[in-house]
Amino acid sequence: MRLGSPLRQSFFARDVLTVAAELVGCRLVHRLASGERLVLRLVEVEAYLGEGSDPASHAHRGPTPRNRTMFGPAGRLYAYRSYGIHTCVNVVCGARGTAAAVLLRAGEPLEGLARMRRLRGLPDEAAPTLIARGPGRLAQALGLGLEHDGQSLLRSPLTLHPPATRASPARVLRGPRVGIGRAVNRPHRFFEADSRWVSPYRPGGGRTRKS
DNA sequence: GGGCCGATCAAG
DNA sequence: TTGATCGGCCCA
Repeated sequence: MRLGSPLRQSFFARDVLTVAAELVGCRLVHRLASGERLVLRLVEVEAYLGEGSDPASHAHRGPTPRNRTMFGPAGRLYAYRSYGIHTCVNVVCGARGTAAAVLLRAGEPLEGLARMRRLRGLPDEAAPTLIARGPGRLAQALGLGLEHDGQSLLRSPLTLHPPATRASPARVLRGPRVGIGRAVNRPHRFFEADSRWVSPYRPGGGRTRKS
């Protein structure tokens, strides 16, 4: 598979909503130490505005030890632990210090599927839709953990590449974000229309409140 | 320090 | 529906 040049920092250092919309259809590549290449095509992302402007953002209340990568330059990976168990990954965007980021929520596996299944703990015959549909699954499938927090996405082993020029451009829809309690109604989630690779939409979060 | 709530996932 | 189980925040 041909990938072409990776996206550059100028791509990421723009308005986070613009970047998020354009990231749908891009390919995320992790080249493992073994030389093996894992490739996902992004089908679903969420934008989080920076400090002060987005109550749902980890950066909303300013820098902390966990979110400090968000306050650094654009084009780096922000990895955090979710619910004490899963790792989720973001791309830092915008001007340095704004702490905007795009959460990578789901992808279509393109290359290295056998390896991704192993990383996910799935049997060899598991459906490909189980590999990277959902942010925790996506990170696990690519072998990304907290140790990758702060890593650059501008060069190997971790890179993002524009959509293949041959392929028909993805039809990108926009809707509410998933799994958060605050500022749910902001349409900051971008996803490919009619895609089986997109994570299931759960309005206002997956956990139903007990009355 | 204690208690609660998440940008989640999978088993029952 | 629940449990796993961590960081951050709020309250004492």
